[in-house]
Amino acid sequence: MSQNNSTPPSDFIRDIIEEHFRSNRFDGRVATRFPPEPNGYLHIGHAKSVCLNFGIAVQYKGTCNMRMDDTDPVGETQEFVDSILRDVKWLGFGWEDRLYYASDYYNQLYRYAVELIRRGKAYVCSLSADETREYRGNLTEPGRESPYRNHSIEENLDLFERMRAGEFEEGAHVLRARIDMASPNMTMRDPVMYRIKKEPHYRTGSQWCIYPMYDFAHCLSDSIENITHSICTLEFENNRPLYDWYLDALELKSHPQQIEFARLNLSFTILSKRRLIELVEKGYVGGWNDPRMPTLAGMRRRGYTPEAIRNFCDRIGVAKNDSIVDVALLEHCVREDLNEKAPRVMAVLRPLKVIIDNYPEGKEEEFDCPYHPQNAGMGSRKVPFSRVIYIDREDFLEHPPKKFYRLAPGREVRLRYGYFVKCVNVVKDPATGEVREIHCTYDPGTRSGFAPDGRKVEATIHWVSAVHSLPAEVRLYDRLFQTANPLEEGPDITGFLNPKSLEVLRSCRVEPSLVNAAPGSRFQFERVGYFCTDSIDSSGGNLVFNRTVSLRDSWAKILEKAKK
RNA sequence: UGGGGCGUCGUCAAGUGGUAAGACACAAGAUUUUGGUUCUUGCAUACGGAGGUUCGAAUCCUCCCGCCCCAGCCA
Repeated sequence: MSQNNSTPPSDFIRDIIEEHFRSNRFDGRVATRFPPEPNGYLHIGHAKSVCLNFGIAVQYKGTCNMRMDDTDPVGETQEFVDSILRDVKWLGFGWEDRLYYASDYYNQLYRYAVELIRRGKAYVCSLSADETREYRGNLTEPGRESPYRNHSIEENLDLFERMRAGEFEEGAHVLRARIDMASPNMTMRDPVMYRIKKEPHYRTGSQWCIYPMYDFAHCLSDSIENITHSICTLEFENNRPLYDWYLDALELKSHPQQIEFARLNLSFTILSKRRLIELVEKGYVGGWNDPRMPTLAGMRRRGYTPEAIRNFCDRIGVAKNDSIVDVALLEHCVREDLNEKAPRVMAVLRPLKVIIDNYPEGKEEEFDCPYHPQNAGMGSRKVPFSRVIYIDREDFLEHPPKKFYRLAPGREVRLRYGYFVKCVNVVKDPATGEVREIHCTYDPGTRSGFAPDGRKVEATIHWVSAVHSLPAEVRLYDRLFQTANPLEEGPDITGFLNPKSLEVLRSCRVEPSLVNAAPGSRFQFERVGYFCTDSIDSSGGNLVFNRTVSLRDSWAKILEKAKK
């Protein structure tokens, strides 16, 4: 069983929530939210957050809102919103009618800002961006107060209204919170609340030319939605005092608890949105849904199941340790899920022609092949057999090393679900010495897969009938990066891309049952790996399969050890 | 050299004073018409380090060391 639903997840966040139940801090209510900014696609790191926030809501019979944190018009688009909604649904979570946008709160937020000015807790500052930085001081020296800090409330009200009215150029003024320029916490040194951006917003158009900053908008959005637990990642820990400051300054009754956890890092993978955008924009991958991308769209196209991803998120846990999860765990989770669900099928990726000399020309047979070795309920299909078949080149070696027990001259193996065949001749290209085809004889008495005389065979290999099989393209995907921690390698990660992250095989042959394989359907190619039909490029007349993940391969391990 | 966090097996991660869960990885073996699956077994005298409190400490105290985050009018 791939799901361990017996024990509900437990972690420090759930501990805090349960403590809140005991102290009745939120009247027994649990309301979370998933607040992505629609400026990119969701990736496996977001999945961790989605599973956490929605998972908590389900577990404690609360709610989890979907909210677009769209407070910066630059880079935010409806396309990203659509992709985010699609991906969260695909992962298996729903928000009913609770889809919200920070941009829907712009009026309310503006009123809150005005209220802060009225309370003497915010002011319009006309320092330039550079000056603001200088005035802010640094990690060891306190900042200096802005010369605009003590302007009158009336003056601030007037200026802020004119900022909104579009009377000033970008950068001319900002609205700042009046907190403490000497705070050891940099985020409390009179943070910017609003900046002027004469940039159209994908939802509000040109209605606004001032936009709220994250710290101001986020806590208030949470408060407006009556969120109880505002879960975010570790880098916002420094911002928590500010989160609380805004809510306290406005004396809001709805005051959520911000809780921070460690974001997901995965070995051999990059999960920085900035880097992912770079990979897409510079063309290192085919797009956000390239099967090599750690995006949910990419993983979906690659053949990952939502169940595997959710299970992965449960297993990695939630804590505050800055950690890097081994990508092998993710791969284990898909294999575990697909092992149960994927029908077995035969495909030959690098065909080697095999002629069965003693099998009558023109004769055909059909073998009944079960779709799953441990689950008869998945049924079976007929697989045609004839005199000429293809096997994988990897399954034949003219000069086999010790532990190789597949086909070799003079050796007998079993064809999966079929006869025993024995290699009697090898035909090579006289010029190159490359093996062109091999000849075998079969034992008609072994149709059951066993020899009447009880003799054993060391290996069973997969095959496909030459005339009956279908041509197919197979895309072998591997890890995008060669190094375990690409981020550690400095600013230019593109030099660490794995040149073999994609290998396209165009002369593959697959068994005929795959002729109408539905887009996105998943299979195990026996002895090779898990594959799915490409949801974009595959069709009945042009089959294209993506490798999700290979099978565990102990033979490859033996080979590697031998190398060393 | 300010502030905020974090340090338990190769990688994640339980543990909250009573004598180190689990998973992945790895290793060995069994079963097997996938060198797959499944199963069995092994894998931290030890919890960043040093002191201290205690009958007893990964858990409490002190000091030290290491790593991460913060000086966007990004989120």
